[in-house]
Amino acid sequence: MGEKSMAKATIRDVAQQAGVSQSTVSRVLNKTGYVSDETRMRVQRAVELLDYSPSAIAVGLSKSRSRIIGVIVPQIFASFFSELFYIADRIAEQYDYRLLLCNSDANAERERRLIDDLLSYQIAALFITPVDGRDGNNAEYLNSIRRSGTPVVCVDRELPGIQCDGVYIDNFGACYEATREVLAHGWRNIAYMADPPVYAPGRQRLRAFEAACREFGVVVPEENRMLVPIEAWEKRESFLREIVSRKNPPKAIINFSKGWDASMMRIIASAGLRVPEDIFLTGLDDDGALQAYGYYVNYTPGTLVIATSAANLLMERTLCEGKLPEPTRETIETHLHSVLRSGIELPPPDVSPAP
Amino acid sequence: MGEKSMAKATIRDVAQQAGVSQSTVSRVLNKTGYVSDETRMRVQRAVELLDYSPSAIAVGLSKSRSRIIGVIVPQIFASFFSELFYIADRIAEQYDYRLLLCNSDANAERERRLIDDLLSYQIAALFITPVDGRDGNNAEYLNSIRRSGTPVVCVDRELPGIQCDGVYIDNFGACYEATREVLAHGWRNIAYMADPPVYAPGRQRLRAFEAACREFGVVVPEENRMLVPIEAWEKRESFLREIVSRKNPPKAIINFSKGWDASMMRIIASAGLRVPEDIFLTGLDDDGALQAYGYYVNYTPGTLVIATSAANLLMERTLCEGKLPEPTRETIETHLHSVLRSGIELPPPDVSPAP
DNA sequence: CTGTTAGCGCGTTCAT
DNA sequence: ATGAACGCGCTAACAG
Repeated sequence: MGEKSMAKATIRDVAQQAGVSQSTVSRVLNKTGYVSDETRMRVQRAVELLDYSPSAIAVGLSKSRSRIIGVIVPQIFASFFSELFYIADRIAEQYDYRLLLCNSDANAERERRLIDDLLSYQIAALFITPVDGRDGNNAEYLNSIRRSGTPVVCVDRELPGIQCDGVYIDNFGACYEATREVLAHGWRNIAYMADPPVYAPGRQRLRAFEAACREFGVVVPEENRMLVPIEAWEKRESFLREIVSRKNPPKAIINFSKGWDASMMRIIASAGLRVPEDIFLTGLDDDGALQAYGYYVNYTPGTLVIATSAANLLMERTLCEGKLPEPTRETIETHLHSVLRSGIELPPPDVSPAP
Repeated sequence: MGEKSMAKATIRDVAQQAGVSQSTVSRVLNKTGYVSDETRMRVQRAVELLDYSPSAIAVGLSKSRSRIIGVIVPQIFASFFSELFYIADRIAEQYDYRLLLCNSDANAERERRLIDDLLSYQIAALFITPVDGRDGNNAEYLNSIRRSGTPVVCVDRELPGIQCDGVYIDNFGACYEATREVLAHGWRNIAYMADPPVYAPGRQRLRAFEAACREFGVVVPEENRMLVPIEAWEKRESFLREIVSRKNPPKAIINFSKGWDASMMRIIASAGLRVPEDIFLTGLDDDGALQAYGYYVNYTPGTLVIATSAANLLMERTLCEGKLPEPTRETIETHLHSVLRSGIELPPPDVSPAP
């Protein structure tokens, strides 16, 4: 390509080169309005000659809408979110949209600032796994954004009072099934780890856990429970260290704190215990490496399904051009997905001390 | 806040509200030029009253530079890249920059398109783990971008002929040390998996592997080697399935294909073999879950170090305002980092069949 | 079918 | 110290 070290060509240069007006160039580029075949040719040749490509930022300003979709997740390095992002990117790309990614660090106030910032980019839509912590949430703010015409699609975490499109998983079903599985095997000396029941997901999970326990007539004592939010990893760690160092450690751990399984494995291993021979684990994470070790996963059908569903909804709304339909709410079914290393033997049932 | 459902306030609204001109408002907002204390106050109050925040996109157009940094990685879901991104984001954020993330899928042509697209956003800088595959690379293009004034910082993969800032790891050192570790233990029936030696990293790794082998007088036969690029996961899988199903499978696998370890674990496990009791693994990945299973890692000091270093360099260049210094090249030292599950016994040495 | 004109929201001279 | 005017690059409404 005969590129000189000149500055980037603008639409004006193209117009000049082709001997037409800017609007004509704009017309052929955007395929809007009628243009004679001959002029079209001339313009196209000028475009190639000058290696012209429009300034996304100028287009954005002019149309008061960019082709950027804002994405906010708690932390991108959690595998669920990075996979979610990847899939969303692949889909958005087909429509020529780009994703501007931010980490909220599970902090509502921070999230709020990020939203504001994204808005200043005239984003075409907002794709978010909203924070719902002790410092509140931005449900109302998100609602107002949607009302003002910017599509908002929530994933994985349903805020109370939210009135935006959303794709969620069946927390109750997943946790209920997982707990039953453990109890049905006969284990009684078990531990439970999860988010606190102050917000929707934690509440649903705890309800599910207790429902299953009740069904089996089992009571898990306080010292075998740890209900802390995601951020409190230190508490989780020390709790886990404590229980695995007991003379009679739990035979099974039910863990509904997402993104924490890998660390658990490490801690358990460093205590000289094996999974699942010494301690059986069950949870919501969907990690390939964990699966290799007889780990029960019931987040199936997994990230791919929820991500695809959410991303498609996102694009649907993004392409809506103003008239947003009523908010949709989809819940992805979950199914117990057990993976067991072949040849491994599950530890025998036990009897828990009466509470 | 007394928000009405009015459209977003512009700088003009603020000016009107404060009874001054737009330029004055601009001055107080950007702290540029003199403004009397009194006018400043009035403007600030108007800003708060109207809940004004500048349009990032308009600022970008007007200054011909946005506060967006383009980021291109092969695939964000590989843990190395998602951690890298997270850290870069945390640092960039301190300077009020946002990251626009793209996945190149290890495809050079695709990467080229992504670069073009990012450029159309007038990005302040480009942060990239460039592709270097059989379909070529964009070294020259990246160089030209840097020359034209946009900072380019490469991470983890050094392109031949690249003349941009870069932060890389010591591939030779890491692989040499890992191979020696295995051979020193006495294993001889071993397998080797890595990228093909057609590009720099693959070449360095193979050289390191062979240097160590030579040192121990060991020759690894063809049927125990699989040198294919990252994308060729099918070949890798079938190769692995084949070797683990042999009557006499390798005692150790040296794997220098990044991001593939977790899958390996799964395949090996599904063949009824255990790690490391039956097969010992060593590689470059830094995965917490893997570490729990007696897995040797020598990518230490790990993602955090390389990411921090790279991100700081990135911001330094981003804030350069035009005059870019000569390209810098930094290589992060690597150290063998072995993690072994306590109480586990390594498989005994063996003697490989003479080639 | 095509050119002219007027913004989009803001930074930046250049006067005053 | 402040305002008027122009331009960033492009789209859209209005004429012809």
